[in-house]
Amino acid sequence: MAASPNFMTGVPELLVLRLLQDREMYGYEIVAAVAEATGQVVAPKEGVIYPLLHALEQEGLLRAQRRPVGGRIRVYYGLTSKGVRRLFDLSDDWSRMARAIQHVLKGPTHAI
Amino acid sequence: MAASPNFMTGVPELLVLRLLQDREMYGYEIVAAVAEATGQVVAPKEGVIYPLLHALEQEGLLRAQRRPVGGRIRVYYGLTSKGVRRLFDLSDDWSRMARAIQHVLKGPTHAI
DNA sequence: ATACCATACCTATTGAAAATAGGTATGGAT
DNA sequence: ATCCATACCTATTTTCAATAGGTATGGTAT
Repeated sequence: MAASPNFMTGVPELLVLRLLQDREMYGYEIVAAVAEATGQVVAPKEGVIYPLLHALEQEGLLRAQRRPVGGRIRVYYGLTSKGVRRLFDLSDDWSRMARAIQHVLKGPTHAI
Repeated sequence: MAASPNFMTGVPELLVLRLLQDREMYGYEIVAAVAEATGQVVAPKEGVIYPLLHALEQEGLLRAQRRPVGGRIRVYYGLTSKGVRRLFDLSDDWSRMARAIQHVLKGPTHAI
């Protein structure tokens, strides 16, 4: 039903890139890690994360590596240098945006 | 071309409601006010603002009032009490989200 | 042994919302 | 008389999160 709820656009991408900056992770792990890291405030399901990972890999921001672990296959993702640059850009965008909005919200209730 | 760029979803609505909390404004004025208030960081054009105003009015969050000013007609919008409640809800949502993301971004680069 | 749940991957469809790119009309300034 | 700023509007496109599935394996409980 709900499509892109408030303030979510671009957030999964930003968080995934940020978490992968710390260490390589596989998809199923990322789903849990995003939710954990944000205290469940942001908790995109697999239907969001997997297509995102594929898109980011296609864009050359992530590098995928299939590793058999305990008879199962996990696809580990790591940041490319291009991915690092995108992370910085997105972080900057987000910071500017957040500061601007914060400013308006806290601004005087008595107009300009 | 671009559809819903990063972090913008719900932002025009939040900012419009916030600005109208201070005083009644008309559409064309709001377009400029949003850009001004955010230092051009967020600057939705008329194609975003007008449909948004109509949707918010339809939802009962805004009350519209047509006023002839200098031979021209301006449509002034004001917050309803329902609109005020929505503003509070959205502000809360945004704050929680912003705090969570900030936390992840600033978090240790050495993983969990 | 068998049923069941967690793990681990995947995709097609839907819905919402911003951006683009227009269009109409009036008033004032050059 | 022309042109720009004001002031309203809408149809179409594009993107992306969300929903709601589906497949397969390993381990645990009955």
